[in-house]
Amino acid sequence: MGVAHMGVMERVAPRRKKAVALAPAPAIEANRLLRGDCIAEMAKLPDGCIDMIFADPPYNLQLGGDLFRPEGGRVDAVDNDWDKFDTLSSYDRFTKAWLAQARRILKPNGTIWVIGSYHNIFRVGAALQDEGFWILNDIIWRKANPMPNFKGTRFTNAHETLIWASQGEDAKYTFNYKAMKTLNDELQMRSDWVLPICGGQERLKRNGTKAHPTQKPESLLYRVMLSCTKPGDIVLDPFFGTGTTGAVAKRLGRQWIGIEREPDYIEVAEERIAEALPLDESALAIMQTARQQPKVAFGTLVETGYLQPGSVVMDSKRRWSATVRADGSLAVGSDTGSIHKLGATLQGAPSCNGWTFWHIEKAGKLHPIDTLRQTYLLANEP
Amino acid sequence: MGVAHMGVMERVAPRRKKAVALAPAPAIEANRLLRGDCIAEMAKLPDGCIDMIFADPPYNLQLGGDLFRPEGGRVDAVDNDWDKFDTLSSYDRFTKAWLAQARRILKPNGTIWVIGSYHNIFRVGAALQDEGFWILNDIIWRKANPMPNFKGTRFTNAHETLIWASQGEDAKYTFNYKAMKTLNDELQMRSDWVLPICGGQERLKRNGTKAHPTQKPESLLYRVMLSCTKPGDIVLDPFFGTGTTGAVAKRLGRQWIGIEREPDYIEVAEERIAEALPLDESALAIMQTARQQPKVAFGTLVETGYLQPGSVVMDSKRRWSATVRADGSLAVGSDTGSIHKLGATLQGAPSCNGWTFWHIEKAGKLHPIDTLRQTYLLANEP
DNA sequence: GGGACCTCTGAATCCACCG
DNA sequence: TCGGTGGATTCAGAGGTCC
Repeated sequence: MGVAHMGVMERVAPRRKKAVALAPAPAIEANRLLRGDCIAEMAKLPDGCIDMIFADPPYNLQLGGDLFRPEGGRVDAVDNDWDKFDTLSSYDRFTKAWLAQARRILKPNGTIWVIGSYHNIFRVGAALQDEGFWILNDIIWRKANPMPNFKGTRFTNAHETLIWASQGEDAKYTFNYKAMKTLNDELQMRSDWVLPICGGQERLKRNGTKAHPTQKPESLLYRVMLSCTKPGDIVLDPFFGTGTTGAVAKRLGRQWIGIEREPDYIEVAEERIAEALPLDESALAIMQTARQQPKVAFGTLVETGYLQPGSVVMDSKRRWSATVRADGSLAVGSDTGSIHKLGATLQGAPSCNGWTFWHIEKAGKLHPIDTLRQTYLLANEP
Repeated sequence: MGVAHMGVMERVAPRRKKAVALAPAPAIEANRLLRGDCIAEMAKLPDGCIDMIFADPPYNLQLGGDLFRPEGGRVDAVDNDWDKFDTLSSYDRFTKAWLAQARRILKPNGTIWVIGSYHNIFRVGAALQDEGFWILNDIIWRKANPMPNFKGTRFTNAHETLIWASQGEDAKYTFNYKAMKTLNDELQMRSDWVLPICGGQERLKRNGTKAHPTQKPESLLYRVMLSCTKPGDIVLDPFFGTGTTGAVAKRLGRQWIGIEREPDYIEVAEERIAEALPLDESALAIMQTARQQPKVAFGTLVETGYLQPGSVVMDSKRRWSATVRADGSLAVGSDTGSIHKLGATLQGAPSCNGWTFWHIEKAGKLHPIDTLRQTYLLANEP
């Protein structure tokens, strides 16, 4: 918020975009899967031959022992060897090494995407900047259906972060602005994307169990690829896994190169991509328009000052009055709870819609608290 | 997604939480504003005296030249001198220096929050980990009404990132789980928070223009503080600016210390905090988790006659019936044990909550024995 | 066939206290 | 410090079964 820190650095001079001098890109063979270590395989590719890189590196989750759900089931966690690093600095060395190769083979006007969680994304982002990449956006994948926090110890980890970066500040990267706006009901596409996790029919199985522990949804790759590539562009994925990037590239008319080391994943990926068909337009529309209706929690009205903690609310017949508390709970005597729960308790009912049950008094008249929610939505809708 | 990378490290052994040995926290004078450089001022504070730190460090925005709106009006962007750093590494040195002080003055079980954008948050996050902080969550503040991207060259930058971290993996930090759940309409609070930006009446002005370029909304600080502090805790903000942290702390009955160097901001902050009204104690109460409530042993219910020795309890599907014994243990055939142990044994589960597993029959209906405990608690409240 | 109900699962750094 | 034990803890979506 403030300026209470040490020495001010000298002012940076205003910059102008310069065109990057473009050598003709070398022709390479695309639409194929390279078997092996991603750093070694990238090293075999010529300079500046790739239009876009999508990378989903190991997250280095550092999980402890088993975790059990409240009903007793065990969480099937990521415990693969490929996600284990002994120290942060060994993870950093790995990151720096693959990013250096990625930068070399990416065209001057190409862009790179990397996805991660709080375990690794800060290290990856810093390494990207250190390598000279220029961050264009960080994108939040807000999961519609994340796994809950079973023990009630933290906030539900409900998102992952993607970083989108160009080779440098002056690069003339591709951004299909209009396509993104169209996909978003004629509003600018924002930096937060709500998409479901990969499950159901889309989740690839082998012998009845998931083929890969961290398969990404095609809808995510679809939006990434549509935003920053043109038909025919070459997309490289150095951590190919079960080939989501390749499948989406094929369906969108992009070329692809995947690098993968694990034979099991390779087998699944090859079958999958062979079966992928170009999408028709109706299918495209379905993948994209997951417009969310705005939900407002009662607590938000308290946080944002639409209703002060300490205010009094009552039912329409003034049989009960309750005090609003700081966390959005209500209190009547020693009874406390959310607007819905307390309303139900007082009436002896199994459930209660607190929005219509509780009222505030204004100029002697009672108004359901739902009117406050409407006011909030009017002022804060995008 | 895949495994195409270098050497696999050896498996890390499961960890257990260890209690942190607590020296008594030194008493310090709170509810005051320290004028000066944040690193120098933090250096004057004793070790382990702060419960929570909220930091909004300068963003290193690297804005090149002026940014213009399509219709010609100049955008009032962040272009103050203090926001310019000549290189990434000088920003890193600055970050490391203030984080080291922050870590020293924070109590062993205290937590720190840092907010930033993609320009600086990756460097800050990596520095936090390097200093030994343990990241608990990254939180996305999804702005309900962000500034659009006027040029249509990128995704609308519609969020900022906060990192919440403890002093280490084993720290016993405060997390008001139930209060957060209540605030979010009885669903676990997620890592993505939708809150409006600071504007309208809340936005502080001086001479008709913004008093501070990056004033944060009080609703954001409200949720932060409610989630991880207790009334009376000391909250420090090393980049105090116009004092949002102080105003919310005062309102929520927390103590505060602000550090700020810029006289203009200090003046605005002091006025603002003087005017802030503290909530009264009843409004400050929040929903407590079961863990925080007084415990009742099952044996107590037997001793006090809420349940007779010899009564029969069963699970919800009547698969097992057990007899209550005089010492509060249960018996099924030759199997005996506590309500929890026996429930786990019978199901072959690693653990079991006997309070919700076992039921008593009343008028043909089954009720979990937890309802007996609730009855007992109501009758025997202090 | 449809609705009610049950089961399973997803990149997870997931307990606290006492002896 | 370690080990044992009491007992607290979950959301959305997909898919199956049963009536």
